[in-house]
Amino acid sequence: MSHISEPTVRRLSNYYRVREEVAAEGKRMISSHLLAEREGITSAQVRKDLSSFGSFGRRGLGYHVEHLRDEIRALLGLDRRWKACLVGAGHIGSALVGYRGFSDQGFDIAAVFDADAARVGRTLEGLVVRHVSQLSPDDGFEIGVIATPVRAAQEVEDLLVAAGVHGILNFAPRKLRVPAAVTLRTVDMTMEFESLSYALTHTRTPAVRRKRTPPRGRE
Amino acid sequence: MSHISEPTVRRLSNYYRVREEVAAEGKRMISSHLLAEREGITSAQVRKDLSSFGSFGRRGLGYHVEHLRDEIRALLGLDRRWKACLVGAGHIGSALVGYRGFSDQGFDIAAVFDADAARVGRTLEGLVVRHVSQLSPDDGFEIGVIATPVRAAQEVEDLLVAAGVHGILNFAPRKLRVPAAVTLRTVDMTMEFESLSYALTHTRTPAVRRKRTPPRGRE
DNA sequence: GCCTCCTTGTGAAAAGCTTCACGAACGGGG
DNA sequence: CCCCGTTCGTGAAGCTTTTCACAAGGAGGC
Repeated sequence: MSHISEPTVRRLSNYYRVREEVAAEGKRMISSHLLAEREGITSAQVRKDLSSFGSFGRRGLGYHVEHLRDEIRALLGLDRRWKACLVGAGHIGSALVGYRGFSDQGFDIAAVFDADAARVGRTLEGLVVRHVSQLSPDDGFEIGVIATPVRAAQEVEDLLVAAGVHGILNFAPRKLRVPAAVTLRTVDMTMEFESLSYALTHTRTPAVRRKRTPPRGRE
Repeated sequence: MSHISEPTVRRLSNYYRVREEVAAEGKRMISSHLLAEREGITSAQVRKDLSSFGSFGRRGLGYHVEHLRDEIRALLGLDRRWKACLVGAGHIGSALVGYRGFSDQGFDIAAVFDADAARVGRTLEGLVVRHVSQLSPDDGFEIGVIATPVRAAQEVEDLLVAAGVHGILNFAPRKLRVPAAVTLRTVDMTMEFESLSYALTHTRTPAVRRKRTPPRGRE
C-alpha cells in the first residue's frame, strides 16, 4: 500500500455501491468478474485496485461480500461520521442540506451559513441559517461545503480554512486555491454539461464541419 | 485533431472560464503561462491542449482573448442551445431547474417529469411537473437529466433513451448502462465526498485505525 | 491422492497522459 | 536590418494507469 491513485479511490466508491446491490441479492461471495461487469471495467482492474490495499479475496471463490464491505468502509473512512458545515443557502445549498445521499454515508451538515442578510434567520431542514461572519473554529467543523455563486467561492474558501476545516467540497464551478494541509474536491456540474455538449457536438454531427477563422494578432 | 482526450475537454471548460475572468480584467492577449498559473497546471499542458484543436495562438504574443472565446465556444458546442428535460422533482432536481449556471451556458430545461403523483401538477420555476409516463420523442429533447433516487435511475435512463435523447446527465450515484449512440456523463456527489473522506482519513491520521486482518504478508 | 474447474494476485507489457526542451515565429528597439 | 526577449507548437522523454497473461491457491468429485 505504498501509494494509492485517485482513480483507484473513486472506483472503490463504486465497488462499495455495487457490493451493496449484490448483498441485497443475497449473494455471499462476489468475483472480480461480476464486479467488473457491473462497473463496465475489466476484472484485472478490480483485482489490482483491491489488492493494492491488501489481499481481500480468496482464490477460486472471489471476495466475501460482508468482509469487502467492512474493508472498504474502513479504507474510505466511512466507519465514522464527519461534522460539516455548508455555506450558501441558495438553490444548490438547500438541496444539499436535504440530500440523504450524504447523511447516509456519515456526512452530517451541522450548520448553514450565508452572506445574504435576507437569508439569515430562515430555517433549512431544521437548521437556522447563520451569517457567514459567524464561522469560527469553535464549532469544530471538519469539512466545509461551498455552494455559493462562483464570485464568492474563493473568499468563502479562505473563511473555511480560517475556521479550521480539513477538507472542502466545492460546488462552485471554479478551481480554488487551498493550503497544502487542506484537501479540496470540486463537483463541477457546469463542466460535466460542457463535456457532454462537446461529445454530442462531435459525435452526432459529422457533417457540420467547423470553419475556423485565422488567428488575429494584436489589433 | 485526431483524437481528443477526455481530460483535455474538461480543461477546455476551465480555460473558457479563466478566459472570461481575464477578459473582465481588460486584457487583449493571454499567454499559456498565465492561463496555466490560474489553473494550477503547466504551460506546456495548456499549449498542448489548445494546439490539439488547431493553432489559436501567435508566437511571441499569446492567445487573443476574444478569438479564444469564439474557438472554445464552438469546440464545446456552446454556440447553440440544447433542449433538455429533467426527471426527478426532488431536492436536487428543483435546484437544477433554478440553477443559472446551466441556462447561462446554453442549457435549457424545457420540461420536468416525476414518477410521484403527489408531485405531478406542481409548478417549478414556471414549469408544470408532468408524469414520467408522458416522456415522448415528440418533444424533441436532446438531453435528459436524471435527478431521481438511485433505485429509479436505470429505469428512467431507459425511458429517456426511448424518448430519443442523445445525451444524459446523471446525478444519481450509480453507473448506468447506455446504448453506444447515447453519451452519458455522471455527476457523483457521493463519490466526491467519499474521495474526500479517504483523503482526510489517510493524510490526517497516519497510523490510527488499522484493525484489518491481513491474510498474507505483503507490502 | 489426483484431476478439473475456478478465481485471485501480480510482474510485465501496452496504452495514455504530462512534462521537457527546443526550433520557429513575432514585435520592438537601436 | 539585425538582435533580443518573448511565446507558441511539438517531437521526445518521462511518468502513470490500464490491460494482459499466467502461476498459484482453493473446492469438489471420485
